[in-house]
Amino acid sequence: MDYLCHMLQRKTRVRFAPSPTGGLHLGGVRTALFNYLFAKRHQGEFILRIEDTDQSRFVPGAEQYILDSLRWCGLEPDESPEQGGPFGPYRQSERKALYRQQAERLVASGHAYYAFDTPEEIEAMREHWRTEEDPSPQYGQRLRMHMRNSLTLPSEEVQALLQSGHPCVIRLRMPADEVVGFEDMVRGHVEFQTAQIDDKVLLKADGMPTYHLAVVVDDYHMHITHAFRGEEWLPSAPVHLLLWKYLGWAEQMPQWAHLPLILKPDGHGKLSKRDGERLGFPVFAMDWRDPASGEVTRGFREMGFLPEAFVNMLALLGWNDGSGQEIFSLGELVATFSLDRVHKGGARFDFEKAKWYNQEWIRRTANQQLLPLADSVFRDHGIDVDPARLAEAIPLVKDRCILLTDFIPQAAFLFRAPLAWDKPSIAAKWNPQRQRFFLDWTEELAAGHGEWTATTLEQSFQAAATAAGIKAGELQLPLRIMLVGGKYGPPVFTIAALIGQRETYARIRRALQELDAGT
RNA sequence: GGCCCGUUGGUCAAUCGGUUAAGACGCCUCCCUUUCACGGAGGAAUGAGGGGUUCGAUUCCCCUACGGGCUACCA
Repeated sequence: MDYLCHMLQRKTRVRFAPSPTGGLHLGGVRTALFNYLFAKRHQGEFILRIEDTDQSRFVPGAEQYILDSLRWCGLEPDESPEQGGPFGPYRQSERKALYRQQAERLVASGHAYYAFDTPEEIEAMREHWRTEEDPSPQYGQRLRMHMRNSLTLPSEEVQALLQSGHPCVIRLRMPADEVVGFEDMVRGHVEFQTAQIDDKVLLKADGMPTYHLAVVVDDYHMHITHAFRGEEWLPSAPVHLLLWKYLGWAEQMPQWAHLPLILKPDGHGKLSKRDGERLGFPVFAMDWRDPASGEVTRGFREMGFLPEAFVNMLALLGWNDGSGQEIFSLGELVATFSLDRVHKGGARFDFEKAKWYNQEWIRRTANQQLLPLADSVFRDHGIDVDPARLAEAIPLVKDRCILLTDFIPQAAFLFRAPLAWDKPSIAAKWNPQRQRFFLDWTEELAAGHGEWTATTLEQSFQAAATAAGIKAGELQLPLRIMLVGGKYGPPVFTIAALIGQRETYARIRRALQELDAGT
C-alpha cells in the first residue's frame, strides 16, 4: 500500500532517447512529441538522452542537430546533455562505468555470462546449424553450450581469458521456458515465450553496453516512469522486462507504450530518408548535411513548413481526440493528448495532407508573426524587401501560400518587376485598340493621378476603358500580367496601389515593348 | 523459416453490439471571383475473407489471407 502510494505520487518522467547517427527523422520527432505531450499533460518532465553507445555509427554534429530540431518544434527538454539535470550525464558514452557494473552484477547472480566467441566463430556457428526451418540460428539456449563462454569453459580458463584481455562480451542468459508478458499502454496485453529469444549481448567487447542494457540501466537511474518508443522495439521488450527483474528493479519499471510506425506513402515498409528523396518530400525536421559525404537532405523547416504545422501533422498521424478537430496548437495538444487514443496500426505518411496543415497554419498565424519568417524567405532568395510593404503584402497573399516559400512566387512581384510574362494569355485578349488603351492610360497616369489608391485607380481605369469603348474586364487580365507576370495574385488595383505610380507606369510600358517585340 | 504486432474509402480516420458507417486530405462537379487563391454547395469512394457468439455484428472470439516489425557485439 505504501508502495502503491509512492507509485501514484511519482512524478511523471519520460525520455526521448535518439542515437546521434544522422538527421532527425519524422518518426523520431513524433516519438519525441508523444513523449513531450504525455509528460506535459501530467505535469511531468521530458528528458533528452543521447544513446551514443555505438561508436562506429557516431556522426559528429548529429547531437546538436537533434537539439536544434527539438527546439525548432518547440519541444524543449527539461533535462538534456546540453543543460544537464539531476540525473546526468545524459550521454550514454559518459555513463560507461555504470553499465559494466550492472552487467557484472548479472553475471554474479547467474543471469548473464561471459562469452569469448569471435564474430567469425559466431558466423561459423550460424553456418553450421543453419537449416531450412531455422535460417538464422540464435546464440541462445539451444546452442550456447556449444560455444566458448563461461557456461562451457572451466572456470580457470574463464579467469585466464578474462585476465588475458581476450575480447569478451556479457550475454543475458535467457530462461528456458517462461512466458514474459506485460500491459502495453497502446496495445494492451502482450506476451512472449523466452524460448524464442536469444541470449542478447548486454555489454560489447569494447566495454560499451548495447541498447538493451543501456535503456534499462538509464531508465532506472533517471527515474523514468513511462517509456515510449516505436513498435520496432516490441520484440525486444521481453529482454528489457527480464533485465528489470534480474537487476532487482521490477517495482520501478516504467510503463511501456509501443507507438505505431510511420509508413511509406506508397509501397511497403517504414518511411525512410530515401523515400523522401525518391518521392520529393522531406523526411527530416531540418536540413541535414552529412559531414562525411557533404550531401544535404532537405528538411521540413527549409522547405517552408511552420513548426506548428509540422508538429500538428505529426500528432494527428496515429492519434486523434475523437472529436474531429484537426488543427491543434502545441498547447491544445498537451491539454487533450492521451495514449489510449493512439492508433495501433501504422500510418502511411501523406505529404499532401502535411501541406494542408501548413496552409491552415499559415492562415491562422498572425501577420505580425509571419513577417520575419517571410522576410527571411525573401532574403534567402536574394530579394530585398521593404518591411513596411511586406507587412502590407502578407495579409494579401497568405491565403495563397501553402509553404512559406510560396511567398516568393506569390509576392515577389510586389518588390521587383516580373522577369517573364504569360504572353499567350495576353495575346488571347490583344489587339491594336487595346494596346492603344494602355498607351493612353499610362500617359494619363504619368500626367498625374491624384490620389493613388486601389479604388481611385480602378475608377480611372474604368473611366478610361469606357471612353475607349472597351469593357474594362477585358483589360484587367492583360494589366495583371503586365504587373505580375502571370494569372495570379491579389486584386490588380491593389497591386498597382502598392507598387506605386512610377513602378506601375514602368511595368506597363516595359510589357508593352515586350509584346511588340513578340509580335 | 520463427516470433510479435496490426487490418474501416486512394490517404489520415470516428464508431467503444443496434448509426442512412462521422469528419479531414486528395479527386470530380457547380457557385462566388473577368487572375490565382480563399470561401460555399454537392458528388464518387470504406468495414480483407470465412466461421462462430448474439435477437442483432465494423464492433467480441477463432481460423485464413494480407500488411508491417523483429530475428547483429545497430539503435
